Amino acid sequence: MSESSLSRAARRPKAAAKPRALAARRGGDKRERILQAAVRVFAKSGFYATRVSEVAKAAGVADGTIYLYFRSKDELLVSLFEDRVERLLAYMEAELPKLDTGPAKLRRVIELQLGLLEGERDLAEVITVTLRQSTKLIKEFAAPKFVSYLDAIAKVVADGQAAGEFRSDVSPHLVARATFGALDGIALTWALGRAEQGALVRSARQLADVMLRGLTP
Amino acid sequence: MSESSLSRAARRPKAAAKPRALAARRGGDKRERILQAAVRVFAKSGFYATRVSEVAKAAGVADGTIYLYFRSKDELLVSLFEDRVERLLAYMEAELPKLDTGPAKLRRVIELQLGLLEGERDLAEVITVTLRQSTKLIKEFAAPKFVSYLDAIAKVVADGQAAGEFRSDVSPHLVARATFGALDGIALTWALGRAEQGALVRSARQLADVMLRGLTP
Amino acid sequence: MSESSLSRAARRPKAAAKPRALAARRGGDKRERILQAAVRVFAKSGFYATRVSEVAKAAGVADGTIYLYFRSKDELLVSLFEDRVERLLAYMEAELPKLDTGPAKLRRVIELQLGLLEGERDLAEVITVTLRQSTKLIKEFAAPKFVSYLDAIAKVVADGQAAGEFRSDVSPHLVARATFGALDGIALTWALGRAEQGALVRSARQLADVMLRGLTP
Amino acid sequence: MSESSLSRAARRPKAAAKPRALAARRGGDKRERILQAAVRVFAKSGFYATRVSEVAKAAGVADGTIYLYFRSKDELLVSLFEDRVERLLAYMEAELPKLDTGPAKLRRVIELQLGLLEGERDLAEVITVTLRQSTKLIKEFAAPKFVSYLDAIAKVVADGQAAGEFRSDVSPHLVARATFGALDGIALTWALGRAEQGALVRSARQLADVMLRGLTP
DNA sequence: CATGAATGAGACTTCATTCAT
DNA sequence: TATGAATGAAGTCTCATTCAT
Repeated sequence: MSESSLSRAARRPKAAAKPRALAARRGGDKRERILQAAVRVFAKSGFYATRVSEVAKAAGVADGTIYLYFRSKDELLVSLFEDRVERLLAYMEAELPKLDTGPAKLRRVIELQLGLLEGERDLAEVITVTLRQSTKLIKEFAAPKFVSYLDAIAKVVADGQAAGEFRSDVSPHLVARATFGALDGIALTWALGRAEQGALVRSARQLADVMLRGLTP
Repeated sequence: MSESSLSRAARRPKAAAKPRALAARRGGDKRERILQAAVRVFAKSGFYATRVSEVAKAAGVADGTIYLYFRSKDELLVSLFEDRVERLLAYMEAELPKLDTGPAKLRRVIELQLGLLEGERDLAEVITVTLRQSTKLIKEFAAPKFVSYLDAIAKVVADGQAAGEFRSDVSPHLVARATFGALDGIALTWALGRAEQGALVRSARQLADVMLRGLTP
Repeated sequence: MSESSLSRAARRPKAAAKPRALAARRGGDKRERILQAAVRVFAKSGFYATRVSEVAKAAGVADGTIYLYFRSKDELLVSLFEDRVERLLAYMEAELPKLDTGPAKLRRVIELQLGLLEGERDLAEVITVTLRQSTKLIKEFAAPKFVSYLDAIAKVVADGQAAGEFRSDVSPHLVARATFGALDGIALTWALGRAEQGALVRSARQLADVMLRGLTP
Repeated sequence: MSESSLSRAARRPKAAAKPRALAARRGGDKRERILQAAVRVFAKSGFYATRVSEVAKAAGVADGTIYLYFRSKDELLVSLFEDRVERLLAYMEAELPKLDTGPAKLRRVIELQLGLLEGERDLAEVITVTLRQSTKLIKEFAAPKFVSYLDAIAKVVADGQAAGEFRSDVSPHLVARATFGALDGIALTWALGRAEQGALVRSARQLADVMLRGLTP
């Protein structure tokens, strides 16, 4: 997966996003810098414990500047989530068809969510980190996008079942939810403990081995 | 697992729980009432969006009374988590030895975690959603208890491997984390969406089917 | 002046002091125990930083018991102040007439105020430091008693002036205030620093020397 | 004493004083406005009875603005004390050497502390008002500065003794403490009662007369 | 467009006081 | 009388948001 393929994903300035023209003109605009800074600090301290001023500092802008691009702190979180999930979805739509078998696709999904794909660790992190930060946000805004993501995984399973590659006596959506959860659980404990180099890679392979054998017809 | 069997689990007054004597004397003590109220309101609005006064109101006590039993709002959340995880642990320690094989035990673990939640949708939401809202809390306080729970699952796997019931090329701890995560993910989407009657039971069976086949030697 | 002579001074239960009968019957009653405990903790932490529960604990009674003897925390401080100043006044009224000259009386006043404190560092601190923490208290309640004390000193000066023993071009009340303040200032630094043995006695003599020469006609 | 001489005394932004640059740019900065407001309200109601919001209101700023310049209400008191005592010390160091005799210097000290020097009444007030407001503050923070002030007075006495202007059989430090206390006592009763115009001036003269005669060799 | 000092609503928490036992 | 668990009013402080520069 190339950097460009993800970067290509549109980031439509919603809401108060006035400086669009300039932003588009330049390569890395300020809105993106703020989003990237937000991922970092949200991941470290959580959404609620993070001050807007901390995001601003991490992004190298003034506090007030945040509000030129996002209506509120809440909207910053929602934008972050939607923006990243969109990229993930765009990536999956573009890359998964290139793989032939269901097992290969599922393996790629696992690698993707664990952030093992070079240069896109943030994308993975933001899902685990962001999704559960605000009950209200999840329920009102984020859930639909999240469901789209789960649906994309479920489709991989369903297609595999149709092709006779996966056992058919389990619900694709259940497998999707369980797979997402398993990856999330791995990332969580990994984040809580010491970040051993290569641990995630081994975990990804082992999980894939178990899941794929568990899904054999 | 019956509801009552879990309810039997003791709830020792920790921390700032001074009015213990009186509380114990009466049937339903105030600490438990506060905890139960907290589950309800945290589940509804999330930890951060919930005001201490709302918990107090829901528990039918004065605001200040909360602080006779919990040092702070943070500690209330941690206590809630620990208290409930303790019940799970106590139950597992009592019930798992009664089962003969690793697969049977793992199946029971899965049923247990989801079964407990089946009757307590609010608790599911608190554990899956709310707890992660506080990065600091989970890292500093909740994690130890949580790790104990994961360890208990990992032991089931390790014992099964030693007995030749499970494949030995995967880490017991990884399997524990993935299993917990998968269950958590299922509970998350269940909690976020409409709670279909019996859905969790079916999910548990299917997940167990997949995991156990995935773990066959 | 012996400790006992001051202790003899009556301590009439005012306000909410219901348990008077019993109190009088016994030697050291609960009201006095509370007052003595209050002196200790007020001296240590100051009036505002001291919790009523701390006074109760130091006195070995329950929180609520305080309110059987004093209407409020404020009244406890006022009672403390009045009680002790009353002792000073009672002693002065009894002892000063025994002395013949103004200078002798003034010297005794000085010895008295500092001498009392010599054995009661805590009381010194309460009077000098704590009382002024409550502007409202001193203005509304303590002041009258305090003025009585100053008046007693002023009378010594005025009588001395009438007898030609003191210069007459200074206000007796000013001298009274200045003398009290000087003693207070000495006690303040004494209370704040290390309590050197006998330091107050030496200070009393030197201050008397300066004041008396300053007042010679 | 000229306004400028005192104003020259630096007022370094300590602690949380972030908005310094802008503040300095403008003439009367906000930190000083808050300090001056604090003196007024602390003098009127005492430190503990004063609400932060009252200080803010008196200073014409929002409540939160206080915390841009002072870490806490406590620090506001400490800053106030230190700032003013520093000015007093700076003034004494600059002005006292210009006077020839010990008696003249002591007279000036008395005038200074009583706030009789035109335009600098605040400096005097803050000592009497602030010093005894918080036991903890006095003991931990204010005392050292306070001792410096007493030392400065003691030096006037000691120098006078060395020059044969004052009797040598009294401790300079005792005289310093007594003088401070006498002035404090005068200011206290003056503040408690009606503030008669010119009363302080007469008191200052009379006290100086008594003290200086008392100190003649 | 950008800044960051200022704002002020509102949260958590404390603690004097009460009252059922 | 005595107790101490419960109360709830009120204060300090935080921090998202605004707006003059």
